[in-house]
Amino acid sequence: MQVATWNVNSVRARQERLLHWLRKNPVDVLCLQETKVIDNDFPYEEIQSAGYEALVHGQKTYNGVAILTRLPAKDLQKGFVDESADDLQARLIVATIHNIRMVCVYVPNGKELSSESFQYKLNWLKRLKTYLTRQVDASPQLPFLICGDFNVAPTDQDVFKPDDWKDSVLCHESIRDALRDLTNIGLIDIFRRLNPEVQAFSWWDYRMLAFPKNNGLRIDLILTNELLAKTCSEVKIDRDERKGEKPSDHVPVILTIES
DNA sequence: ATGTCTCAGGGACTGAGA
Repeated sequence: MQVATWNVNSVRARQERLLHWLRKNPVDVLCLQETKVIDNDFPYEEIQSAGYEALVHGQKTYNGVAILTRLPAKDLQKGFVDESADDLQARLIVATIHNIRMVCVYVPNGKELSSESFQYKLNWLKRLKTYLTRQVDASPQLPFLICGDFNVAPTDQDVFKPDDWKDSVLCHESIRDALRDLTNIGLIDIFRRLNPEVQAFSWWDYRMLAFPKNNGLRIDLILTNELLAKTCSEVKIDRDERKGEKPSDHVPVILTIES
């Protein structure tokens, strides 16, 4: 079984590339971020023609997440439903597929360290930790994964030029601490576990010729609980998807699970 | 060296967000 995650940077602007990618990579589940479309305008029919059901949680202009699946899904959840605080931004969708609880997230970018957006990002990760703790504690015997655009590069190994990025919202100690705090509940960065020595990136800025220079970061992650990690055999980052006409600035990350 | 891309509003370009 294969589960992938991809920040497509607009599902409508990327529709042809998305459908082409699915033909070439017929994964069982594809988690999408930054769909940038309200639910009524999601390209359901095109996705269905490709063999996938689309579970969507979108909003106008910004954010938006979706789970495309070939397999039946149950217990669908959109947003922090068990939280009392406002949750106006569409950044989280959850479903159980093939007996695996799957969470798809688009973590806030945070703009600048000194901005309110960065405080929102830190707070959002705290809320996510609370939410996940409940999910994981409620059913410790269930295979579990969370994937998506975390907007955090876990360590310097995940950054082409760590010194250039150390004070950025993607790499600052405070945000790495927040990510570690989250993973400490028992989640494993499965790419890193299976590829301890590899340097690979999932995002390159559109600006400043970042991709030709390979000035990238690994900020698109798949985290699993230990139960699921035991059955994971490979994680691949599809770097080639950044090439050619109209690429997303992020590329897909593909997890293979033995069953 | 903030150099690109996407969306929305409004009917060409600008601003926001990343």
